[in-house]
Amino acid sequence: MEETQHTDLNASTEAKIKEAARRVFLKKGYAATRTRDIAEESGFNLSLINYYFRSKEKLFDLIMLEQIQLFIISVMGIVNDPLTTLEEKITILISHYIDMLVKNPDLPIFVLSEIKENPESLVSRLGFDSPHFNPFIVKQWKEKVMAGTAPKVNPMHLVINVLSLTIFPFIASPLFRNRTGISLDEFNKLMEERKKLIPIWVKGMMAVG
Amino acid sequence: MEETQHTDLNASTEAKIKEAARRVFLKKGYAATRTRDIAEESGFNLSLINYYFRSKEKLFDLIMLEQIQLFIISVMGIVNDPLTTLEEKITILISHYIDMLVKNPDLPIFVLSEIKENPESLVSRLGFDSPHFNPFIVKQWKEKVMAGTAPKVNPMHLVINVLSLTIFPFIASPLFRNRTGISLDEFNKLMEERKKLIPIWVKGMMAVG
DNA sequence: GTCTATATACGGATAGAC
DNA sequence: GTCTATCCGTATATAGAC
Repeated sequence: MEETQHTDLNASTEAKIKEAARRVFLKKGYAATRTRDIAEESGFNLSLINYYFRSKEKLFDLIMLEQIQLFIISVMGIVNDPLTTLEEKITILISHYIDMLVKNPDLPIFVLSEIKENPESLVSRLGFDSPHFNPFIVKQWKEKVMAGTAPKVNPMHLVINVLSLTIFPFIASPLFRNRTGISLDEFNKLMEERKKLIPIWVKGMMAVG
Repeated sequence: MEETQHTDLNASTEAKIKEAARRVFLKKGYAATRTRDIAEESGFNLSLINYYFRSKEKLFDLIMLEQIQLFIISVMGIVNDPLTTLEEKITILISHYIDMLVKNPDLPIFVLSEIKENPESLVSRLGFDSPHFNPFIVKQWKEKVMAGTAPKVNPMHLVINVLSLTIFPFIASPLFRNRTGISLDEFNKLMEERKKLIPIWVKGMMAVG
């Protein structure tokens, strides 16, 4: 280790700037953030951004990449666990997502907006394009199909439904809270309830179709 | 009528620029679009944008407002129809949304991104903050509650679920299609299936909780 | 490493010819 | 109404002092 590298309060300047940039980019998106905003948020001078990261774009790419990788890695452990059943995995995944989203409510719209603008550039570097991406959960699903106990609807619908029911509320949260007048705390309480409800609902969906 | 005003191919320059702006804004968002992009997309000169609309911001506000109003008006007819039951309304709403989203897949992420950045400015002008906003569907719901036939889960969950299952697939479409490799046609066919499936699923959810 | 000052480019907007 | 040329503020990036 060439420098003192912490991630806590007395982190390096580089780390502090990166963290400040993460907050601003996630809040405003790439185009709407000015390097000045990042400088201000970090408490350091404008020029240090270029000193450490060369350019706004490189800094952004770095953050986006880290953000997505973090996300993927955390999910990998769950979908690859040979000790849990398929149903358990789904329940755990939902709970895990909701915890993460309560902490990072801006993440989904950030990632999905930026991917829409940049259709190819980043998704390709995600790492689960590789032929090795064949997690245990896929095996378990195939077994269900072989045993004839899989649902009759196109399984894509079920994947879409789990993600929709889990992620969308956070994307619509600003509009939703504005309309209903409920507080952030009340909203988060609703999301907490959904940890139990979504798995039940999804189980019900499997019987349909 | 002071000028010839069409909305078809030989529309006025003003209308053409507005339509070009709509396309570009919806695709890239406010911050990432340059007035030069709009000029190019419209086939007209840069200065005409300011000639007709004074500024980029005014043009954007106009489009955003029209977009949202269009959306609300189209929904009002459905939720205020005294001739349909509550269940029918939900089914019709879902079908209506999906049709609209197939035609304007960029709309949800556009509206939700811009609202997130601009928490108050526009939502307040929406028009359904008024005390007159008490559509027939609310009455029907209240009757259900009085009769004791309403579901036991917090009804907010059901509203969230309908919107999630309907809208989210379109938001995630770029990522989803990229990952699965399915074409836009196949995707739209999936969404067509959901017109029938979502009402069934939602009905099932009401029994839970 | 961190700051101040500055170069350079870009984007929104306007003046003025036609 | 539509174009060309241009102005001017702002944002990124760098040079150079400390």
